[in-house]
Amino acid sequence: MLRAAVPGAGAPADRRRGCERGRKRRRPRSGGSAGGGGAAASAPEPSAAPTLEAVAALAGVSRATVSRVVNGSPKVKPAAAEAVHAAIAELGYVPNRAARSLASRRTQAIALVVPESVARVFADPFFASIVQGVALALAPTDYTLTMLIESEQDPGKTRRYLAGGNVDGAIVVSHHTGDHSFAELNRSLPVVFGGRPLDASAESGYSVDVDNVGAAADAARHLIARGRRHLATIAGPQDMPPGVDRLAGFRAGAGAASGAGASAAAGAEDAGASASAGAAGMSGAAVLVEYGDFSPASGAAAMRRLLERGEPIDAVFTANDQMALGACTAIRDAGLTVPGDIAVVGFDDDLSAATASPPLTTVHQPSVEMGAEMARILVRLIEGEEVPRLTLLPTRLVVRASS
Amino acid sequence: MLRAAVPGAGAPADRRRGCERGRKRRRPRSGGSAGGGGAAASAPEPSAAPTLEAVAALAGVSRATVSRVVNGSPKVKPAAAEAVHAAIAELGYVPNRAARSLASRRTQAIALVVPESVARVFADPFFASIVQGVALALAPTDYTLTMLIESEQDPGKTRRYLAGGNVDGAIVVSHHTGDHSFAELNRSLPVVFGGRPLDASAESGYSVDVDNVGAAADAARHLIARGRRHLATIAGPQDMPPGVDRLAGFRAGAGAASGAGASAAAGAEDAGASASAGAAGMSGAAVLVEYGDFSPASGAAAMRRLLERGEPIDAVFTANDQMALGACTAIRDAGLTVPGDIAVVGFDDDLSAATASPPLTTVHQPSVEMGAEMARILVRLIEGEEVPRLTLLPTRLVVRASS
DNA sequence: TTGTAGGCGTTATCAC
DNA sequence: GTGATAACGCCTACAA
Repeated sequence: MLRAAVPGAGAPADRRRGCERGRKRRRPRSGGSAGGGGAAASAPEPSAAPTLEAVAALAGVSRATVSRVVNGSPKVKPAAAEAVHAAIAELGYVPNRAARSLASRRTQAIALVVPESVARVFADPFFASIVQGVALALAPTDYTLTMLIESEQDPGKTRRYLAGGNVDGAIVVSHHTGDHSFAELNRSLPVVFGGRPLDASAESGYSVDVDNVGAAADAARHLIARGRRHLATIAGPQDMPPGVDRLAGFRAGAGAASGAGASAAAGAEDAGASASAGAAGMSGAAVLVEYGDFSPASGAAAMRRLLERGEPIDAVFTANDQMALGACTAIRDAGLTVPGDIAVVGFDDDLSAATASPPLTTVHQPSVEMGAEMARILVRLIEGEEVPRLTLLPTRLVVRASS
Repeated sequence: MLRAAVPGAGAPADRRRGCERGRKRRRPRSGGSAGGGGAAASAPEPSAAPTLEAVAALAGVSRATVSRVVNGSPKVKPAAAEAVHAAIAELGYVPNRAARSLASRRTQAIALVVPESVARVFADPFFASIVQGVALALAPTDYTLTMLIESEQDPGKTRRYLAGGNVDGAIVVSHHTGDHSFAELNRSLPVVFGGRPLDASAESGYSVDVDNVGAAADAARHLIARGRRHLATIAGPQDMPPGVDRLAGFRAGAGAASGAGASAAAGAEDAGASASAGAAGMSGAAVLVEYGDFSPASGAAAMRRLLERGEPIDAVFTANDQMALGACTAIRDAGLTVPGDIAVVGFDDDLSAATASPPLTTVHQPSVEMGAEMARILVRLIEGEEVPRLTLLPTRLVVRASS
């Protein structure tokens, strides 16, 4: 008479034969301490979480039915469902994820992969926002978020983990770069990348990005609308999509706006010819270009190079805010003012943009939204829906005092 | 003769009887599409990850042995281990986490819990660093990091998840507050909190924090060493441990330093009497106190109130950097200079501190290290080790131009 | 040291 | 609709 309410309700009394899989409970797992008494133990045996079977017993139905109710199957008589729900509530039952995964071959887990190099960069706000967005979007779903830092020691570890069927899909954030070394994964697992892949080879997976080109063009138009005529830009590395796109967009915006609009500032420099760092200006009205590596120091250096060219400059667009900050410093060091002599527009709208002095006009990236969108897309992908290969999110020019 | 290399090597030919658990493969899971041919299918059946059994077959040993090797059991003959490793490598075997958890009753997963309110605050750099630290510390271990955002809609969800045995332990980060609403969890799961609990009730769990008191005292001593004699402070909310501790520490530091050192700036105001926002200074040499809520705006407002008191002030310590920024603004608005007229020292060393103008002298918190330490402590807790209830990490005063 | 076998908690396939 | 029951892939006491 021990074990009240354990066997399935109306279960046929004896089903032994061969396997005899009835509850037999092994459980003397926590080995150690011989002898019967027990002053030695430490943990008070957390009264083991109730299982689906316990719920079934209490509700007077079979495990199968409980499972159906838990998974929202439509084919369950209301009365039964009712009883099951009651039992679940009474017992505080919560399904065991491991068992569920094992049986269903789906983990309900999504991995967020980030290269260690990015993780080390102290608190990259852009990355933090992405994580936030992903987490927030996943919160209301049944998916769980597993953060994976790709170790540099053992690069294969992450790959193995992902390929090992431990998650249903993955989101890969490679800083602002086009590092899609995980592209291969795409064959064994749904993967969504943050940022446009550098090699636009069609089948390189799914990605979410902002419209860098359009945004940079907006920046150019804004400067021109503000009366600036001598545009310059501090571009990012040309082996990263954002670096390439923002430069191209800025040039396009400068060309189009000036053409359709006022007078000066003609078309952009020839793109091909200026693909190296030291590119000299070709015509007076061209957009002057220098390159940086997204760091404040590189921004300052690039600005100094621009000023040394001796050509007139009354506005500079930088590929990110950090370089804009450096540029501002260089401008002031040269005895000029922002935005009096030179207007400055950055990109990212990171934390320092608003509090910089002067507060920076910049292109705001919806980073949280990007994370959320990546999550949504991945979920749809996992559930077999059709989704676009590339999703572009809109940016917004935030006008502050620097322009 | 089909199925080469599937049955265990020297396995007794026929073990059927009763259960007959030999590989029978169910697997016609992906229902649908009748008919034999197949132009309808989409996914190419990812060639299912190899199982432990496959490894066993290839290595010519039993599953048990493979398991032992995988789990690093010492009792395995080198030769066997060798064979197993080779097989693992050849097959690219990676253990199935779900199955492992189910069988071993350990998930090898750690949850990082963060209240939605914190997650919404846009990219809190402090929080981001914590996550980073946790992730980096966990990377080399076999633990997986599961990010849990506590939904405000359904607060029970997270709790249920945690109590449901889906993780081996949890790390709770409640911003800088003393919100330990998860304290109860402590009974069913190892939990480590970030930040000192407000109620110092002994048994409230494990936590990692910085020495706010000592750090604030350092700040006071620094100011005094710099020749400042009229100290003021903008404290944080007194219902948050950091708010309380930084105020107490600053007072202590000011008192001790001035006592042992030079002349002016006597002991601190009476702590009890000044626990409300408008606390008026009591004696000329006391530390002037105003309160803010950690936002820049509140810092500016508090600074204005301090200035309006009409008492001499040549230095102000704020409970965080954001308020320091606000204070600087207020100081300049009053026609005074930083640090010329008033030196300013913040707390946190957040991203904006270094780039502020003037760059802010502030107390650096090892936030990444805090995250890492929390992770390490939790792992030790999970593995049954003895660990201190409270771990205090050292801070460091970063002297920049504002003081 | 190694193999055997039963069970971990769910899901899913079939009959009823 | 509902209930048996065989996996899911791995771990581990126990036997050898």
